[in-house]
Amino acid sequence: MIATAELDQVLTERLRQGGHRVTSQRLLVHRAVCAEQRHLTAEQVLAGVSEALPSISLPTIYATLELLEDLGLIRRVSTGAGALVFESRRTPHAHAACRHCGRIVDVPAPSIDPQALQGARDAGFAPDEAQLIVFGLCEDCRAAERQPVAA
Amino acid sequence: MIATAELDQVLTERLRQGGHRVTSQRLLVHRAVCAEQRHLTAEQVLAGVSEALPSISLPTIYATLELLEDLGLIRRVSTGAGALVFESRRTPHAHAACRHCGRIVDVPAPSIDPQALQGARDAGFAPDEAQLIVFGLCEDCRAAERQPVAA
DNA sequence: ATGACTGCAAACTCTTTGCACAACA
DNA sequence: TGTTGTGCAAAGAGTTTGCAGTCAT
Repeated sequence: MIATAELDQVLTERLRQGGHRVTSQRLLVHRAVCAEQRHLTAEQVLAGVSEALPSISLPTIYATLELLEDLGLIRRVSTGAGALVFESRRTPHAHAACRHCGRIVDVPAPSIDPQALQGARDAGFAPDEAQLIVFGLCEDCRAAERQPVAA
Repeated sequence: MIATAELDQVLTERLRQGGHRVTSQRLLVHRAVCAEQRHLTAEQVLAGVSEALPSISLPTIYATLELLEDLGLIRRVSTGAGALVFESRRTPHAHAACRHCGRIVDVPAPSIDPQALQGARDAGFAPDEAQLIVFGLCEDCRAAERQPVAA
């Protein structure tokens, strides 16, 4: 866990570097995403930040998350089902996503496959990040499938 | 490229195994996705199939794509921007996605990282597939950024 | 014959956009 | 003071749902 003051300082620096303004909305959204170990949807970020800043709006959340992503501070993950989720850019890791309930968990992963990165370069891309998602059924959903309609 | 007759036969077999009915919509959607080397959105599949079956509808396309995915015949890819895309389940490969224009290209990739798979199992998941997406700017978008507003 | 599948229309969720006010620099 | 950023409302894209008629089995 990183101290709030430190988070704010990092963000302030990056914002100024890019010619962006430092606002309480940006500080709070950044804190909210980085404080959580989980992945948060935009709605969840809104809920978290609303406690401290009740007037904040969802479009601002989205705009801020996009900015933080551009600054390289957070990462966006899409499993293809349900809403996008956002997380702080910690150590590289993969995700496991449940096909049935959509649950997402972190999974330790060594690093990005160098062959895939090179392949992207060969295709003319300038890769700046990669995401690996493992799909399957989580424990709970497998149990539920074995005993359908427990009632 | 696989012959249409062979595609139809494989699908027919799988449908019967699962107690599903064999319909022309299903055969045509399957052919459309497998015939293309590209990734297709639901709209693009609709456009392709509409030539042969003008009455087919988008909800049927979605339902059919979901069924084909459940049968393990096709795969769904989500980059988090724009529509979902679908592709036939060919040899394992990764994708490169352009952050700016959303273009997706195939990238050869050896296999799924075994450590990530094991990590998913450790988390209680029963993994059945994985997808690796490399994000970055494609060649065209990099060129466009270097010469903004060519006019 | 009968139950699954389809097509239509509409609803729904998530995300983005346009514009007037507020607030950082 | 001059923009950039925010909040509101509304629109937009993509996907899903409900239902009546159709078709595979």
